Amino acid sequence: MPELPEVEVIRRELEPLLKGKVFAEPMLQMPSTIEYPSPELFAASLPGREINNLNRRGKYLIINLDRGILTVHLRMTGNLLYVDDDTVSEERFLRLSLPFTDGSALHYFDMRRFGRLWLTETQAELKEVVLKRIGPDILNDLCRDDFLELLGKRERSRIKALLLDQGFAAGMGNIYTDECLYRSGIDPKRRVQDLKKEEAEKLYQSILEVLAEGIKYGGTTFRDYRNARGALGDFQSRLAVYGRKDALCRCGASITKAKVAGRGTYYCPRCQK
DNA sequence: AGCACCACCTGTGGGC
DNA sequence: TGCCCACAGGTGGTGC
Repeated sequence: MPELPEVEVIRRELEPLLKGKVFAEPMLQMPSTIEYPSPELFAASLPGREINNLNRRGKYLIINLDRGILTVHLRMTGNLLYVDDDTVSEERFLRLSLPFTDGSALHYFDMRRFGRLWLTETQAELKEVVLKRIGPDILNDLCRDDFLELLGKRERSRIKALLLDQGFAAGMGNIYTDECLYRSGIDPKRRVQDLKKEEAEKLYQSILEVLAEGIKYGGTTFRDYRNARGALGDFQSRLAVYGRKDALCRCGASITKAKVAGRGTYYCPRCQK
């Protein structure tokens, strides 16, 4: 579900709400949601830790504590909801309750149960255990020349597969990748080695623009995404291609759906070459 | 290196 | 109406 913009929206909302909060006793409705360390150790060691600030790397939400780091990945259908008073109105799909000492709480919901949390003690452990194969954040840690240089090392990849590869750069998912390729006029099946320099530059610009717009409009709610207060995103109404099979592109051609990099892929066969 | 395929889960929507 | 199958915003493992 959530790609970089959705996680960033959640981060921006949660940071002022969570700063200074101290964790109380967690409730692990579904212990396997805790990836690291063991659910028992997680539950025993979280209480008493205080939240300093929130970061993000790609689709990972990184909650820095006074001691250690709590990391969350929402995968397909995870939702992180903040409530002022720890009452659960909806029990369905509730996987974790993380109450704070002041009576507020963070609730983790996840229909498909793919999402995971990690509690690590140091930055080195975070990198080793959680972010081992994660590349630089495509929005914050990659300038245009870095992007072009990294592209040069992956010449034989299909451009769509590469953008989805979190080890190349972190943050792009299926929706925003299709939107970026549309805006830069690039067929998702193209190989990196066949891109002209101007096309690669246009792609980089499109990525920054689309991600910024996604954040500005509160993310994309295609189905399940909710922000940290339970509200829907608004970017779905501005999508040019994703989910719009058979709709007309502004050039007059029909948006086409195909399988590229193993994923449903939407593009305009006339505008994207 | 790159890719196809499967697995992990639950729900939904389209086709028949 | 109802059943079945494909597919869904993500990622990790395997094997070619």
